[in-house]
Amino acid sequence: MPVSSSGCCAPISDAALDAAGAAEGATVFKALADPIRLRLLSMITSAGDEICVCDLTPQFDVSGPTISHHLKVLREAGLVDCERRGTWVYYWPVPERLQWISSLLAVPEPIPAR
Amino acid sequence: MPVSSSGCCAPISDAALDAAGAAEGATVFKALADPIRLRLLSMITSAGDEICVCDLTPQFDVSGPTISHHLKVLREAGLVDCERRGTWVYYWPVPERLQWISSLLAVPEPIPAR
DNA sequence: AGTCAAGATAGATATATGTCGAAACAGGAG
DNA sequence: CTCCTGTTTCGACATATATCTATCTTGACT
Repeated sequence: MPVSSSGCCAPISDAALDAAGAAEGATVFKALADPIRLRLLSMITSAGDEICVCDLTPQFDVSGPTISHHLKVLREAGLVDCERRGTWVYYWPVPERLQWISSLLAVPEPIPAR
Repeated sequence: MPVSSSGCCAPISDAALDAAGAAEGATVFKALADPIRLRLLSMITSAGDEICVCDLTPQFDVSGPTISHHLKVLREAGLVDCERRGTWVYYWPVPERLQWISSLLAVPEPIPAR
């Protein structure tokens, strides 16, 4: 039964994310927290290896600059990378980054169900 | 070489997330897009099975209502659930939801590295 | 009842974010 | 060199979000 003033039951596990890790994780999740960016990322990851911006933009109802802005957010989060080849710019995913952010969502032990 | 006006190379894969799925995914990622909420979730998932709010609040430099607000966001995103027992309120994770959101981050095919 | 403590809710405010149009930049074609 | 197209950057604005203080609700205990 909980009695102390500073805590009523089990202490915080050391397995919990520290403040620094949480800050970095939050910035990456922030990049994913928009429907357009999520679809952009999905299109980029489901393309064979890379995809042209000119194939992404027409899929949305927003202006070109807005798509460019969202791609920049994904790029700055380290989730995708890009390269200009001639007139067009191509984007591809960064799998290691995707795996890392995905790992933050793992539940340590299989919880029995409740 | 890209030539058409509507697309310059490969078409969008059918594997890409549709607008509806992206909208729901984005709301969940939005819940994760804050350092405090990420730490809260981490503490909740790394506790054995559940954890008391009174053990969460003192870990942060923000006020009680702010923690309460963040917990509500996590709850409404379906990531955690809670129950009041006497004076205290206990939170636990919803593993199925965590797995679902994690699955949105999976890269369809192993990309050869670039 | 009356009191106290744990959490949640409400209302206010400052900051962050998504969106646009206009303008700048980069490269290819005439 | 000059024009045209694809993409990014810039500035502005409307909306959303994080945080606070104050208040309310719930339950325990005297």
